[in-house]
Amino acid sequence: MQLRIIPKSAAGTDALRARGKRLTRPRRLILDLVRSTDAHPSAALVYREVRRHLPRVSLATVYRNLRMLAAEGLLSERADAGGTRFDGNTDPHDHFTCVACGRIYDVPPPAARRVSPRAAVRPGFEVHGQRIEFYGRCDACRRGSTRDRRRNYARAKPQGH
Amino acid sequence: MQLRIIPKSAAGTDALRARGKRLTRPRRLILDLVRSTDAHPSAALVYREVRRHLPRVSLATVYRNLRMLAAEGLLSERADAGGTRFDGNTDPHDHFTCVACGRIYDVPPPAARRVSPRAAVRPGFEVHGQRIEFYGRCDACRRGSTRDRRRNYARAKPQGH
DNA sequence: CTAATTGCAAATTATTTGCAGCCCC
DNA sequence: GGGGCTGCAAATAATTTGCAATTAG
Repeated sequence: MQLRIIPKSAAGTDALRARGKRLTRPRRLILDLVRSTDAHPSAALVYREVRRHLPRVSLATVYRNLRMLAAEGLLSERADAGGTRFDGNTDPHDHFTCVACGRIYDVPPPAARRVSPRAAVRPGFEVHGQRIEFYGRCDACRRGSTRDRRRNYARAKPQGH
Repeated sequence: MQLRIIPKSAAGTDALRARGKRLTRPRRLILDLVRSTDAHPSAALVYREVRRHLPRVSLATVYRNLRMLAAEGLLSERADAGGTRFDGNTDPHDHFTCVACGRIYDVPPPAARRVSPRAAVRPGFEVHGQRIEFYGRCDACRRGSTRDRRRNYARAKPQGH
């Protein structure tokens, strides 16, 4: 697995061009923003950030680009209570969702996993990949040292047991 | 109207009463329906089924009850592209999502997992539970022997890599 | 009885789409 | 220069809420 110190928008840019996609200002900015954070932002949050640099960009453009960039494999999407969140880290990795504040943290996958993807989930099933979802309380919430920041990312209910 | 005799509804019923919750007809039916299937139905699907027995029930009631039953731990919720789905199986288990048809299958957890919940996800983090999400093609789709049934449950995009 | 629950309709929130004009390659 | 992109506004889709009437215990 490679480290995530990617010169922001460089990588992927070519992949887009090859596909006949243009590299517009809003598009580049959206890609850079999502890639530069580990906060798994919602479309609305990306929108707010984008507008700090390009105030005329519309929410529709943000949605269109996020959707397209995910389809091209430059980002990934995560369905979450309260809306879709986007992840600039496309390497296989797991997540930890804090049931108190709703934040989602990345968790590097154990070295072992790649070697043993539980092969026969069910007979005849073809497993392309897997991901572990952990849930619990993050360090900050455990100490009660932080306020609920769910507002930033929409309420993130726990995803079940 | 006809009351099916459903053994499963017994459990949990008391838990509700203890909490001062009433056991209304719509409520009992909703609980039974979700518990009697492994299709991880959406609120809309539950609604359609409920109305086959109680035609006057409103969608709002279905939502209110699903939400409440999940909060009481009698069901669990799963955020999914296109909307929340509900799962009557509250035992720890994993899921397999077919990227072709969107169906979600239950996968029993390996015996080993309970013993080694990857403890230190991050320092200071308190892990309450975990769940593996597999994705790939199910047997039916692999053989091309079935049609896309996503209509039944809303489009279920893969959840990222 | 009487508080919890419901049906209905209207309100919110998340996301998508149609279209005329703009701007990358 | 021309087709992909964009902004805007209006359209959908998913979910929630206010409230008077209903009903379980």
